[in-house]
Amino acid sequence: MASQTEENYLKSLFLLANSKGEINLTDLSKMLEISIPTANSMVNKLHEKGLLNYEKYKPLVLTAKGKKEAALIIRKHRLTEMYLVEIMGFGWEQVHEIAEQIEHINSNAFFDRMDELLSFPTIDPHGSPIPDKNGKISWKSYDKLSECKAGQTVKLAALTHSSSDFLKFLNSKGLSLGLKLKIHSIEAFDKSMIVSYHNHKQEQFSQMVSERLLVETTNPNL
Amino acid sequence: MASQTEENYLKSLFLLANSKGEINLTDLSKMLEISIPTANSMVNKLHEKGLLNYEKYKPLVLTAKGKKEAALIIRKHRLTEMYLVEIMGFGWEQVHEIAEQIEHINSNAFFDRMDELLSFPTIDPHGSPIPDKNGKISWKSYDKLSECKAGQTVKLAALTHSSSDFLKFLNSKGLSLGLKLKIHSIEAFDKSMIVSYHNHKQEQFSQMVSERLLVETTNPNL
DNA sequence: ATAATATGTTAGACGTTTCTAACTTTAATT
DNA sequence: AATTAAAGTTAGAAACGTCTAACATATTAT
Repeated sequence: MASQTEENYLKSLFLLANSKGEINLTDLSKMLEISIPTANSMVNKLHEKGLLNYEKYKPLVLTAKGKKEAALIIRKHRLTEMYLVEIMGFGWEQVHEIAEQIEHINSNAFFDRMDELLSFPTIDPHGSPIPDKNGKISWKSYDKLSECKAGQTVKLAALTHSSSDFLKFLNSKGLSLGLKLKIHSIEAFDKSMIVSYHNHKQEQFSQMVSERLLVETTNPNL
Repeated sequence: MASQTEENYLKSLFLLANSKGEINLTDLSKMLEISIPTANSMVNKLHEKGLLNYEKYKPLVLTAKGKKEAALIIRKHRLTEMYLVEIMGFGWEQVHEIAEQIEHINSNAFFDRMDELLSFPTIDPHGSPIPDKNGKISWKSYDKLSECKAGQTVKLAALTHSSSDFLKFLNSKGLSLGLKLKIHSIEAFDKSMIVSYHNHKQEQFSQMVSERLLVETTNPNL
């Protein structure tokens, strides 16, 4: 059994590996808000436990075992977020802090029941995939809205960042997953986009925003 | 903020105080399954924090502040148990271990939402009172079934012990809270009772069982 | 290629929570 | 009342997760 602390390290290592190429101690210590020596000593511990491949001064790479453990914690986190939104009625901007704690609960029955009550969801409220019980993730490849062209109509599918502030901003713009967005024009200078959707005839999204929105482009062959 | 460990000590102290007169270190260490010196050092810590009145070799008594903190943890535990049974569909014998972990979650919103979804329950699945948000408990006085007389009809209202084994036993006998029990006879020698209820025409409860069942006696003046 | 900068490691310490062993105080028994 | 037994205390140690300070290695830039 990994301690709660170890679980947080594994989770961070997993998430970092999926958003950057190579992970180093500095990244890890920043993500966990701990000092570099503390990260270093835990990295040695995870290495001894067979959860992490590690050599001095080399990048950090989870072993298959470490990846699986990490994915199962992320599974609990994302299932919890979905449960909090879908069953308990929380907003998507409220659930991270609670899920951050509940992910460490040790009870298969508890998470299995959530899964069942949610009809076995595959994504969380922010569009991130929920690993299955074996720790496998089925990655979908979305495009960043910022990389789409004027004239396209796309569906908002996921977010690259889910800070509470960003989510509140999206709420204020009436945005939610599944919405169809039509891109009217893109300003060449700052890449800002004029977009319409649902009850919003004309909204301007800065590049800061459009980079954080992941969309599905309707298959043009259909 | 009390640590998770401190919370467990407070909870045990509170529960012991409500089932025994004076609490000593030995009781506490047994309940928490820790050594006496460990209990001793935590007791000193709680005393320094103003949560416990304590003098060497004297009984352990929670301060008002300690009592309130303890009651609020018990509130979270019992709300969780009720939530797990009523909303998630767990059996009353399954919920203790999960609630034991969830009671340490730090999120008023989370427990407030549970409370709301349960329509502000006052008892948990085992009939124990749920402290209110100020840590106040409204005690109801029930009678032990073992102290009732032959011929009485009573309503099963709560349990004095909620071990998983006892709860499974009650399940096997088709017993649940709210059931009306009719006491047919009591064997003088071993105090065993012959009782009928719902689909059960004749069940024999040993004293071991009848002592653990709390009942409401219908007011004979009505 | 050397110096400057960034990154990583080691050593030593501290607070928590736990333990066992040795000792003291209080309570119970005879 | 004296002895025995039960309960409580103190001292010292260990694991965990954290820190800062000092030092070592790699990387980057001039």
